[in-house]
Amino acid sequence: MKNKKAPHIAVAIDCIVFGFDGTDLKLLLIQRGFNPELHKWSLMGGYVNPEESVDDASVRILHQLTGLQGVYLEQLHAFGAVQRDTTERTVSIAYFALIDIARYKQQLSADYHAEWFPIRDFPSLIFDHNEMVELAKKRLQYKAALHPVVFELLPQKFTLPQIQSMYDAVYEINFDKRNFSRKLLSTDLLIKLDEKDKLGSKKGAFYYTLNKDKYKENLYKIFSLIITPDNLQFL
Amino acid sequence: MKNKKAPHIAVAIDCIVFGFDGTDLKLLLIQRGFNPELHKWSLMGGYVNPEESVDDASVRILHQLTGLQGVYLEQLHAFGAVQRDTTERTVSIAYFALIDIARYKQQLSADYHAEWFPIRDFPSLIFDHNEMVELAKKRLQYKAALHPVVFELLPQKFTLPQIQSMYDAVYEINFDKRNFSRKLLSTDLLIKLDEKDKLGSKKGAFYYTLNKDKYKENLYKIFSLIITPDNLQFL
DNA sequence: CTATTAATTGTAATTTTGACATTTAATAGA
DNA sequence: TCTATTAAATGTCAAAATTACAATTAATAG
Repeated sequence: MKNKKAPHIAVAIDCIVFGFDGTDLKLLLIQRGFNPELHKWSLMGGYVNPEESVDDASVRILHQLTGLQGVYLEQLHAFGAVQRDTTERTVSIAYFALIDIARYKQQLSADYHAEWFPIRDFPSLIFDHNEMVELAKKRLQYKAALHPVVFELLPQKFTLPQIQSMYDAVYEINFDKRNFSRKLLSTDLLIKLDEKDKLGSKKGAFYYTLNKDKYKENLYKIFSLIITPDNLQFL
Repeated sequence: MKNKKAPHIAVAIDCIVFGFDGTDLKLLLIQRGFNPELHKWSLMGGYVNPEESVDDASVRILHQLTGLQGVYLEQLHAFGAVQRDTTERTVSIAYFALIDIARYKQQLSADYHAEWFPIRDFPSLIFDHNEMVELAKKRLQYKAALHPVVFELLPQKFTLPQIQSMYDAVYEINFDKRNFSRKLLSTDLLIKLDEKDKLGSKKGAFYYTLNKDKYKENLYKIFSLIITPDNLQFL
């Protein structure tokens, strides 16, 4: 009952930062500079202060530990096992961020000891952070199946091969490029530009941008873009 | 940084309990027996103890305040605004439960002052509980679009009209019964029984049960059962 | 000018959807 | 016993979407 005296518990934030570099999906990690677990890899974490909201704390902590600002950030899940933190009983509220790696290369200065790791090959993490990353991956797959949220991983201008690489990376499969592009273009969410990206190939691939006007009204068209029996894990 | 001294905050649980009675979707609420907000309606809530996990706390609190045990319970979201609780700064982790009202009528004894309200017409709630219910409704719609989780709302034996009433209630629309049943049956998730429910009509409607064997392997077939542009709100 | 590489575009059979009406099973009352 | 009533169950067809495939095009490098 809430009229009894409230026990107080440490409340922390942990941030899972996903990044895409045009080819691979990556995970941002930092090496701990203090005990316990000194020098081990971990997510960006910190405590929630009494005078700030949990959402504000996530923004502050991500910024303090990486320099990142203005990125897409969404609450994932509260992790509340009693022994999850060896220091003291701590409830951690995990957030995940989605960023275009190239765009935030400046912000992510060398002052911070944050490093990108391939999502398919990163070091073992402290506490229950591995579990957090696993859940975040699933949530991303889940959410992307119904929502064009993964465009947060792309630059403003992107090519069809890049989008497909992104979806391939998120779902860890290879979509048929003919069917994929047909379906994606049928959403009317993309605007084709005259410009081409000539870095990836001799022929070059046309740039596209998100059609902000149609973004909201056609959100639903992204539905079922991805869902197939074999590639979607469940929460 | 986590090596600083951790501030401690009250951590609470709030439970949104959805129930289905064969016709309508309902919400379980209790009337507060203490100040502040005495006699006002609220979700089932309580504090997380230092020696119990957050998940365990949600189970305990739901049981203590309603008598309900063994029901489907899933974490929804952590609510962390500074002023959300007028008593003191409290982070609340909301959970939602899905139950078949008839099945738990016994457990939900009169000892507890919990009452069912229609989801479309329930009293204004304390603190940010209205917001919690809104989010839970959306999450249920979202999740049900990809996952047969709403079967938790039905009894073991149910009729096609009952399932459709449930989906109609969850999405607040009326599906075409011919297309709905065709699609649902195509999933192979249901087993038709010989028995009929004669309460609802003269003709009676055949009972079905969930095919537990196919449940996991055919989970994906429930996909896109529901999704249409006009009935899905976004998180 | 030609070979190479990757982007772009195409097609046909199959399946699924969406919109719509009729038939069937059981009971209650004449 | 027959008939009216009520709600469940089932059927159809055109349109759209999906799937599984391969051929063409644009640009560069040698």
